[in-house]
Amino acid sequence: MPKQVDHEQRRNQISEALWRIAAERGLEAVSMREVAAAAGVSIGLVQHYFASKDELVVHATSHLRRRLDERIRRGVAAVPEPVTPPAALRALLTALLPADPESRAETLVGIAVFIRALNDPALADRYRQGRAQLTAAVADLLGRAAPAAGESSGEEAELAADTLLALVDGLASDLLLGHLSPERAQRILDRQLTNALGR
Amino acid sequence: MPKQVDHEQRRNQISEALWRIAAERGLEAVSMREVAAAAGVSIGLVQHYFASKDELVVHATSHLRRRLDERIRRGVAAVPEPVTPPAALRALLTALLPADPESRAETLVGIAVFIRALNDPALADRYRQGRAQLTAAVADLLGRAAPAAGESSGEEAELAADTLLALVDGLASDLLLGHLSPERAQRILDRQLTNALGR
DNA sequence: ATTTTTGCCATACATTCATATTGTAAAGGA
DNA sequence: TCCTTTACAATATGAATGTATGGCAAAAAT
Repeated sequence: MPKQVDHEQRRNQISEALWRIAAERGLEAVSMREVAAAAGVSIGLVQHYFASKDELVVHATSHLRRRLDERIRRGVAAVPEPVTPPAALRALLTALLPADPESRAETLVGIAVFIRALNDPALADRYRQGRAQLTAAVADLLGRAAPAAGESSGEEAELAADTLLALVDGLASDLLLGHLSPERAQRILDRQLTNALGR
Repeated sequence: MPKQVDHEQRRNQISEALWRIAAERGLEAVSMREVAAAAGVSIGLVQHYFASKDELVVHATSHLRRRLDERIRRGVAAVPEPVTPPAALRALLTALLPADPESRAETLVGIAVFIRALNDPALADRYRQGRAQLTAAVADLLGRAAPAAGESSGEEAELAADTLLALVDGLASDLLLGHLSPERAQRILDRQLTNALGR
């Protein structure tokens, strides 16, 4: 056989070309041809690695999610010692806000995919799963930050986690739209955080 | 001339057909043909009332925004006497959450349009404008609910308004996705509200 | 050395798209 | 009565779409 190629790497490369198009001109502008052109390959190659456009979109979303996980991990890892739960929590949530052009593009594509998920039960399932995962992580950090006061503090932490994540979602939209500046969004988040951490 | 037709009504009727498609299968599935079929009219008729697809989409979004305003007005009007600022505020924000299938569809289309706005400066402008309008309304209600404490309480109210609206945005997404139940979303909103109203 | 398999390309195909064009019947004004 | 205007329909046009097909060169397997 020729060249001996890393399939997953090729797929990632094509998926990232899809993002570029989706970020610049929306998911609607995504076509096999456009993706191939953006990736600098032939349309036949794209077909070779993805049997259908649907398969391509599915892979691109999975890849997107992996990238988000990385971003979060990097953000948390960048917290200076000692890594207290509140600091880690702040880093996690901040990583969800689109700051640089790259994360902005990723968030943008994420929302576009979210819409598609709303009309695609399988995609929606994966989305909910990832969301629940995030909620659990945030709730865990909250629990460790503000040690169990009251009776059902787990219940409490989950509620606070859903609140924070919903807020971050909304902030992300406002950032993309340009309604809020990054500084203002961060300020809102920080304020809510100190609030959630029981003063 | 024939029939003597109310143009605006016809346009609304066509726009609503567009919503149905966008809500069921995404904005990508929206085509002149599909819209015409969904509205039960000929494609020529659609062309008669909208010179281009773009014009149709623009009108559909304006119409959508009008409907949202109505929903808010109805929600606030339904508040039992006496209409205190906190009660009005709660009604306003609650009206932004997708509850019934109709508002769910409208919210869904709203998000789809939001995405398009991110790649369409003119649309984005209109979006930001509407958003600022909402912020102002919320900030005003906040100001009247918790009378001017501290120095720059206007600044304060704006920050709280942006917080609340971002939260509601995120809650709406979670509702559409099915991550949160309507009751839970309302509970989160109420909690944040009592919090914002100075305790 | 021959045969398979693999990576990739070029092109073809049928469909769908937004839009342009042309036609027609109904209803007003003259 | 005639003539213009309006509401709407039918069909045409050319571009863009997803996918199928056939081929070809390179490398592994035999």
